Amino acid sequence: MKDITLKEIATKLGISITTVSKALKNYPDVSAKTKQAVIDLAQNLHYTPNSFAVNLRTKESKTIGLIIPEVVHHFFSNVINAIIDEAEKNGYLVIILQSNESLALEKKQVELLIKKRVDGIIISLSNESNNDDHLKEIITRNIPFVMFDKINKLISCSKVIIDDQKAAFNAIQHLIDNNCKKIVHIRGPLNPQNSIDRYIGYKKALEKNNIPFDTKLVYTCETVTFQEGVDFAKQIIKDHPDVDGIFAVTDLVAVGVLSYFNDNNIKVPGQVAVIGFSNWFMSQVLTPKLSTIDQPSHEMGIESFNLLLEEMNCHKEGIPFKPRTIELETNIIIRESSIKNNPIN
Amino acid sequence: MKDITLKEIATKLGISITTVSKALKNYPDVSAKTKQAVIDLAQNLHYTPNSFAVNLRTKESKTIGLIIPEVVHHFFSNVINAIIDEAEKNGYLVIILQSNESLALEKKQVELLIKKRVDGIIISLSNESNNDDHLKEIITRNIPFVMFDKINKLISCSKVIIDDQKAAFNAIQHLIDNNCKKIVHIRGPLNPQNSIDRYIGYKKALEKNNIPFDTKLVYTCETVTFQEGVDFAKQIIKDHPDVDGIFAVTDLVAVGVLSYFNDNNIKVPGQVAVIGFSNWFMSQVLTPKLSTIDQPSHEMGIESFNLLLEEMNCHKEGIPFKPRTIELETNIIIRESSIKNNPIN
DNA sequence: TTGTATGCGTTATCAT
DNA sequence: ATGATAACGCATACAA
Repeated sequence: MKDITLKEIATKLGISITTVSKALKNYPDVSAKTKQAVIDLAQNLHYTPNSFAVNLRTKESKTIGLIIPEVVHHFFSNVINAIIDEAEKNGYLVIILQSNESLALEKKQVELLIKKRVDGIIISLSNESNNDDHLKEIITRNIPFVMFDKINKLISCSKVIIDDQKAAFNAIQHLIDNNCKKIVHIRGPLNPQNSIDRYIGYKKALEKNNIPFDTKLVYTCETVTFQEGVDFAKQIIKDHPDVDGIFAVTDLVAVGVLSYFNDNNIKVPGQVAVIGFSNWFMSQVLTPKLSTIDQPSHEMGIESFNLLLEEMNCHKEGIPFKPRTIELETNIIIRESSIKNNPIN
Repeated sequence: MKDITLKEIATKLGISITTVSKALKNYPDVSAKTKQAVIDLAQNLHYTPNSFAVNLRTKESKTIGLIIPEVVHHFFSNVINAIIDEAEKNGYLVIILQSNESLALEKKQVELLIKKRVDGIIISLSNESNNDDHLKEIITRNIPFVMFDKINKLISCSKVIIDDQKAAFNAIQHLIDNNCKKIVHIRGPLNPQNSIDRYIGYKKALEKNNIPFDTKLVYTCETVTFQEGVDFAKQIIKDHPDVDGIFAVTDLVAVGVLSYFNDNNIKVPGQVAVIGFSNWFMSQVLTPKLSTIDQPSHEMGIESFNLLLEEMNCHKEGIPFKPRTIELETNIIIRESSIKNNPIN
């Protein structure tokens, strides 16, 4: 099946390429019957504009790039879902790339997208990301750019975030309200802003309740995996047999903790209350059901794309765009794993 | 930051565009020093070929399209992960689109990818997909095309699948070996080949063991969701109080069943043994841990891309390509939910 | 209302 | 070894 071009249609109709082009784009300066003839023939021949040529002419690809740490992740896959759909509604396609939590890969992916000349880039940083060069490059090249969730405060671009400090504070306050006296925090890696903020929220809540902060009660994830949760659970019980509350940086790790405790007959919440972060789907089907913080992943995706879209539109029109930061609300979801005064325990 | 073109480099060096182009592509007929001068300047200026122009000239975009029912799905996100990485290794980027299990959307997504002129398409069909036109269109246009997991037998293209019949047969045989006499099958929707095959496997296993097949013991999913599992569990217990085994078409549904049983004090596996399909991550952290069939999602992604790559290469060279079907092995994963003679029950 | 001419940036053919 | 020229398919300023 040969590709149909404007030229073919023009030749077949005995008119110029220009007129065909104008007719198809519904320009006002084409006579009604010419327009109709062109449209009819184009339809007959299943004409499709050659997007490569259109890209070259218009200098836009109607494609955006999305870089996330990994697809197989409840939170990120939800964001992806939202971004893809929202982009499509607005005529954009999405190229997805993973950094696998590696800075080197993240840099490579940024480079690939720049070379690809996507119209805009949305990114959630990897845990290793402590170097700005590749991000600055995006700014320098004047490519519309949005960061979400795992952001870099120092880069001037639009951002979509939550108040991690406040959310973590609420989680800890909830544990304290449920009679937890010795609360361990399994924190995220040292670099990411959100794991820093959750850690600060933990400290602030202790302080507010006059509970002395103890660095020995803080464990730091490297891989942020289920297995790490299992391993930390074991270690924590060994180090602090009297621990009565655990706040994990994310549900996946909390699930590891729960799994170890279940397998070793340590009662949750009876002996130790547990709360996670992010509200992964599985949290609601575990035994006991895991308390957590709900993060509006879908909304985050939608807002991220729309911020990018706004910037892409300004970019096209040559209008200056002022980056904005959108902060979305979180909700604490109290289930079974954190309620000490629950009669069933 | 202005875009650097071949022309700029040529002008700055006082040579022709042609020579610059050749030098950068390491053609043999350029003098060593000219070549070096060009390469140096290009590097200095951060020259990047304009991919739009390259696409137009070469008629390929080094981009493939991937259509799946939904991203937020343990199996599919694993396949996506593999395809993205494998594609990148081979110099391809991936545009991802979701059909949301809707035939209409699936058709639209295929159309979008064709218009985008991707170099190839990988698809896993939606549950509604019973119409071939859009798939035939891909074949007609001679676009390299691979289907995986949820395929259409009637379309002649490369496929990557598992033996759903055999896997389901094994699951049922396992239940029977564990003293299940009255086994319910919660099957998938009527269209998809894999839900048909799992259903056939169920029937064959019963037959082999001289257990009469009873249509009343078959429940058919529409949405294939957690909630549907919950609802069916309730209905099943009401319809058949003496049910002692359940085989669900996929883990998500099995988890719904488990959740209902847990909440209503119906013992698994004591009263009812349960087995799922696909080995979702959460299955191993539930109480009781869910038995299931492991599907090689990662391998499936890799094989799918490589089949596509092979076809794309043939396509480029003008060599005819003969579609192949790759069948991957599955494993039955026996955990707690299906072992009736387990001493702890 | 229609058409001519030009350029987007690259690649490839064919002279020189 | 180097370069002039055309072509990929489309969009648009400008001329007729």
